[in-house]
Amino acid sequence: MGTLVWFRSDLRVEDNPALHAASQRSPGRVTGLFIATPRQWERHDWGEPKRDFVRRSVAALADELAGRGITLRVEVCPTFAQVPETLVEIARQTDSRAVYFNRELEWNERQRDAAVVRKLDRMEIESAAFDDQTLIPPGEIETSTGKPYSVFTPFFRNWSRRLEDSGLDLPLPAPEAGDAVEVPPMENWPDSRDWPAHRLWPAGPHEATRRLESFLDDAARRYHEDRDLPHRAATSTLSPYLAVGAISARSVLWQAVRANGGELIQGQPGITLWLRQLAWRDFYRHVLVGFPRVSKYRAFREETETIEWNDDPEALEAWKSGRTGFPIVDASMRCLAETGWLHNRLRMIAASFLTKDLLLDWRQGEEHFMRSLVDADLANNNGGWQWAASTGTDAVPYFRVFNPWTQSKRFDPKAQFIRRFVPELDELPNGAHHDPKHLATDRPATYPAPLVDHQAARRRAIAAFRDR
DNA sequence: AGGCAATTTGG
DNA sequence: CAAATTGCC
Repeated sequence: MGTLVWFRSDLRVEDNPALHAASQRSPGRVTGLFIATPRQWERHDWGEPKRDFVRRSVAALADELAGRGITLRVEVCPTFAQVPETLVEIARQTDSRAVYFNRELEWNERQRDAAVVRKLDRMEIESAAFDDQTLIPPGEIETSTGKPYSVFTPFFRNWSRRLEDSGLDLPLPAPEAGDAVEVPPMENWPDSRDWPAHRLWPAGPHEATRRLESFLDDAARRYHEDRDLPHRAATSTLSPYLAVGAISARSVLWQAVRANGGELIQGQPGITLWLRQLAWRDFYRHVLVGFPRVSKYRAFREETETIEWNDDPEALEAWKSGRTGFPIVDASMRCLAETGWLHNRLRMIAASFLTKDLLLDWRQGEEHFMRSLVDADLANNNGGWQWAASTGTDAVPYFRVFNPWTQSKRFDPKAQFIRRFVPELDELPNGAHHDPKHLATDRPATYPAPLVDHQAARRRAIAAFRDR
């Protein structure tokens, strides 16, 4: 009897637990399925970059599967509500008596999967769910009082000890090559036009592996020194690939540990620090499962729900379009719009500016990032925003307000990043891009004056948090 | 994964 | 008197 593998954010054949198990159970009788849910994606603020990247990643997956004799069916449901019915129908059409999938962790996704499993049970179709989203599944590590961690450092200690003690699992092999099948055209996909920046982000597992290997061969050795300098290519740029599951976190960990002489928390300082970022990814996923309110437009720190945010659509629009008059913020926001991606240091600066300097609700920033990022991922994006806004787990204390001028001077001293994305400031001398006094007297007419005075805005933000 | 300014330190 | 340290937001 056949087995249906339902792909979601695990768009790969290597190290895919559900696909691997299905291939063991039903050799030669596996069918793949991906269900596009355009109205659900809209509700989840998936923008064009993310939707385009998923479409191309699904196409790459279909090719990979076809070479292994597995057909990938692509279906469309408006929302998750129609998914159980569709799954049962496809299982019937493909003569599949079981549906295998890798768990997703977001609230709506978990509700959807529970409804799917109930429906499959009623129809006497077997189902099996596998852990794939994290290196240690949520719930498997907890504080000494049995609660999910809400502070990163103790989480990291436990997480790394667990991984070191258990040893790393070898990534699972892809199903063996079989008689190739034809790849059906994805004619029913909801969007057809290409996102303008799609060439910056080739989809598929080969590109993911290429980025990982080239990073580990080179930039990873300097990661601890260069990672905060956005004009250097110091980071892996793997985030979009991890978000859609074009590569698994296990494979990434495996290769990074190997490049680090087998060490997880010792060895080369660059790789070690980078491995810590994988722990942040697990941490925010554990938080999402342990504290579902964070994904329901609620703050982790409930006392911050009474903060009186500004209602200022014009300031929000200036921030989104990169016209705040703060060069580092504007360069960041234009980079995000043009490329679908932003260096993490710049995400922090842009987020601190929105929530503290403009005192705008972090949810407005979170939504804009989700809509703009090619790596859009609820757990990481929400975690990052609530960190910057001081509303989250292990967040920056409210009185720690980034000074955008200082951040700019420290991390883009020669304005190489700023000049690239704010060309009207290209001619300014070094130093001027971080100096409000200089900009006040010597600023091109086309570039806006600063939206706020940082010192005054800082005092206002601290007062708003203190007096909530 | 801060910033700021008062205070102390050290040449 | 500049640099490091401290206390506070």
